[in-house]
Amino acid sequence: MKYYTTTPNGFKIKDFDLAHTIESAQPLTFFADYNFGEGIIEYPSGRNFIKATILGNSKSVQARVDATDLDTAKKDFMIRFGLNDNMQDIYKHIDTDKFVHAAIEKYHGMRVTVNDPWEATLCFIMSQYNNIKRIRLIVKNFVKAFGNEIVADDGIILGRTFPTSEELMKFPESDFRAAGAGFRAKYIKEAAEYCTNNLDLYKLKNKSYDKLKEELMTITGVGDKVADCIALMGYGNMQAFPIDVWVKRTLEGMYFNGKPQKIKDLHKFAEERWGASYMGYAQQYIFHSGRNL
DNA sequence: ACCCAGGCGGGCG
DNA sequence: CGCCCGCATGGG
Repeated sequence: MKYYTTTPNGFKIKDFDLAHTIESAQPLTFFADYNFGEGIIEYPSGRNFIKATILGNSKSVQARVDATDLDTAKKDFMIRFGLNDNMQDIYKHIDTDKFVHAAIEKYHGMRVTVNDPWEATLCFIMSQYNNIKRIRLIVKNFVKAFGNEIVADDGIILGRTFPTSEELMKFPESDFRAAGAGFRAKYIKEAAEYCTNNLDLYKLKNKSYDKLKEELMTITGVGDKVADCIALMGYGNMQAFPIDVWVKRTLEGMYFNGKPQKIKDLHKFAEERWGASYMGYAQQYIFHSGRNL
């Protein structure tokens, strides 16, 4: 397998902060053995294994990405980390009040990542009624138990792939429990079979938000919230606004005097306030900021 | 010990 | 439809 180093000496991108992006828990697959400052982060990315070396203040990175050519490798990396997004334009639209403004300042450069659709599906099924630390642990167990080793042409073992649905469906549900999935093991087993035989996630890329979500919700274990997560972080659909316990709590606290709101009403509120083209980004800043209040 | 976590499916009214 | 419940598991 050929691996390309996108830029040997790293590259700087305006309004990009890798540390904030990783820590905001979007790529749930990253391996936590890293050290920001001058560390290496590495994690499976679909059939790829990305190694990103953080240079200096984490605003400059280099990566090795599997691809047929260097150009594609660079493009993949750019897409994966949302590096084509125009942050000044996005900030202008979502900077509606003091709370969001402070979040933008504090987490300046945090991007919405666009992960492999199946990877996002599995990770966010795993996320339900769970906490981030443990989700990452379980996902790591999955990669270790069900992924395959990736060896570069130069013989260096780069890491392991994220198991495809086809690979995963061959294992018994009990193996998923053993890896820590708990009651979600049944969902994973069914989802793997379904996404291999009935629903091609890779053919949903050009669907509208409504259609995409409708299709995703036919997967066992994927409800309203998880479908929004997959739409946003597996397809880059900015119209998705996942409302988990943190986002709900934060929105209610910041905009409704702490009064409980219905999910549906919060969705409407978000679309009116931040707009269909930007609300996904607003959600990510609210989520990350709200968790760290 | 008790409570919570990037919720969902199923059963009931 | 909406509401309510159980659910595996580990960390605070």
